[in-house]
Amino acid sequence: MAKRSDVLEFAVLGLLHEAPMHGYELRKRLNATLGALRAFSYGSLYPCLKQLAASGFVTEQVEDSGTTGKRSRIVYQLTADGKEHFAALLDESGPSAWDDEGFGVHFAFFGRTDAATRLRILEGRRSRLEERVAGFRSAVSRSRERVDSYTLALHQHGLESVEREVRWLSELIDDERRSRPSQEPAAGTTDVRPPASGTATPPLRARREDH
Amino acid sequence: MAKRSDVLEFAVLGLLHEAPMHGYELRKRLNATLGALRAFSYGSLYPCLKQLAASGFVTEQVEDSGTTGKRSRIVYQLTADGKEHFAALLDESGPSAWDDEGFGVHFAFFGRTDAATRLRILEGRRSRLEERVAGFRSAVSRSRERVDSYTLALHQHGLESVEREVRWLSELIDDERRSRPSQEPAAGTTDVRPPASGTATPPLRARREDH
DNA sequence: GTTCCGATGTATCAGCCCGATACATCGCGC
DNA sequence: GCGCGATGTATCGGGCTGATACATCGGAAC
Repeated sequence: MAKRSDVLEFAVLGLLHEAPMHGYELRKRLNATLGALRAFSYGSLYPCLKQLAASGFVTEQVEDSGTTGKRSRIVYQLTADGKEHFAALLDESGPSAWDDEGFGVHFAFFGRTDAATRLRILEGRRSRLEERVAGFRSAVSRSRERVDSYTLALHQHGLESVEREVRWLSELIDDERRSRPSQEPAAGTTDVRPPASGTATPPLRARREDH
Repeated sequence: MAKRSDVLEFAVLGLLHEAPMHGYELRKRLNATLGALRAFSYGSLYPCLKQLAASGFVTEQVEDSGTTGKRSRIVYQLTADGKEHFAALLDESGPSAWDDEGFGVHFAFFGRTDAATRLRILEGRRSRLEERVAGFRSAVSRSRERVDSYTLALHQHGLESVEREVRWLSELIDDERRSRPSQEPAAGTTDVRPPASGTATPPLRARREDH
C-alpha cells in the first residue's frame, strides 16, 4: 500500500491541473514544488505517465512544432476522468495520506482539499508521529543504560526532532479548528506577504535539483 | 557508492565487536541501536552476513544446543581480518560517511572513532545539510511568489528543520574542538582502542569530495 | 495437559524503484 | 564551427523491501 508510484500519480494529476505539460517539465515542477523533500526519477515518471494515459486520466498529445521542429515532446493533458479521479484521491484520508511516503504530497495540495479531510490527515499524521516519539523515548532510556554518549545523543536528537514535528502539526490542527466552525475563507486572505523577517534572500544562487 | 548494503556491513561489523551473534539478534540490536532511524530487512541482512563470511571478516558457526536442541542458529564471530576491516571503515571519512544513508551509523560508532575523523565527518555532514538549506531557501522564496500558503508552510517547516539540524551539528563540532584543541590526539590516555598490533592507524590524510 | 499464539530463527523471491545511461536537438559563448 | 549544458524521451540492471514459508519454543488460557 501507499507505494511510491501512487504518490507520484497523485502529484502528477495535481500538477496537471495548472497546465498541460510534458514529462521533463513535470519533473522539474515536481521537484520544485516538493522542495528538497522528495525527488522522483524518470524511471518512475515515464511509466507513470503511460499508465495514467492508459487509464484515461490524461491524454497524450505529440507536439511537432511547425515546420522545422524535430524535438519530439509529448504533452499530457488532464481529462474529465482525471479531474474526477484526483478529486477522489484528495478526499482519500486513509493511512496512505499520512505516512512518510504520502503526507508531504497530500499537504502540498491542501489548498484544494476539503477542510474536514485536511483535519483528518493532520491528525492521522500526528498520531503516526506520536508512535515514533514513543519508539525514540524507549530508545533513549535503553541507550542511557549502556554508556554510549554518542548513541544517546543521536537518539535524543531524533526524539526532539519528532517532537518538534508533532508540535508543528498541533499548531496546524489548532489553526484548522479555529477557522473550521465558519466556512473557511480561502487560505490566502491574510497572506499579505510579510517583509520577510530574517531571510533577506542573499545571493545564494546555486541550486542543485539534479546531479 | 554508499549503498545501503555497505552501511549494513559496517553496522554489522561494529555490532559484532561486542559479542558473537546470530542473524535474528543482530537485526534486533541493529534496529534498537539505530532507533527508529533505520530498519534493515532480513532480505538484506542474511545475504550481507554470507558475503562477510565469504570475505573472511566473520566466521559462521552452526550451533546445535546440546542434546535436545533442534533449532538451528548460525553464530557469526568477528575475525582478525574483520576487526581490521572495521577499523579501516571507521577511518573512512569520505562523502559516504556523511550522506543520509551513512551518517547515522557512523555517528553511532563515534565512540570508537578517531577524534580527527569525527570532526571531519561532522563537518562534512554539516556542509551537506547547508546545501540543503540553500535549496529550501530558494524553494521558500519561489513559493512565496505563487500564492499557496500550504506549500509555503511546508517549505518553511522543512527549512527550519534542516537549520535546526545544522545548529545541532555545530554544537557537536564545537564540543569536539573544545575537547581536542590541537590536531593530534593525546596518545595513550583515553584511547579506546588497544595498542593496535602492527597497523598503527595509517595517516590517511587527504580525501576530498569531488567526483 | 493441551491447545493456541507470539517470539525466535533462517531463508527466499517477486516486484518496486533508483541511478545510470543512451540517444537526439537546441541555443549559447567564443 | 565547435564544445557544452540544457532540454527531451526512454530503457535497463541491480539493489532493496515486504511478504512469505517453514520450523521450534515458552507461556498463558481454560
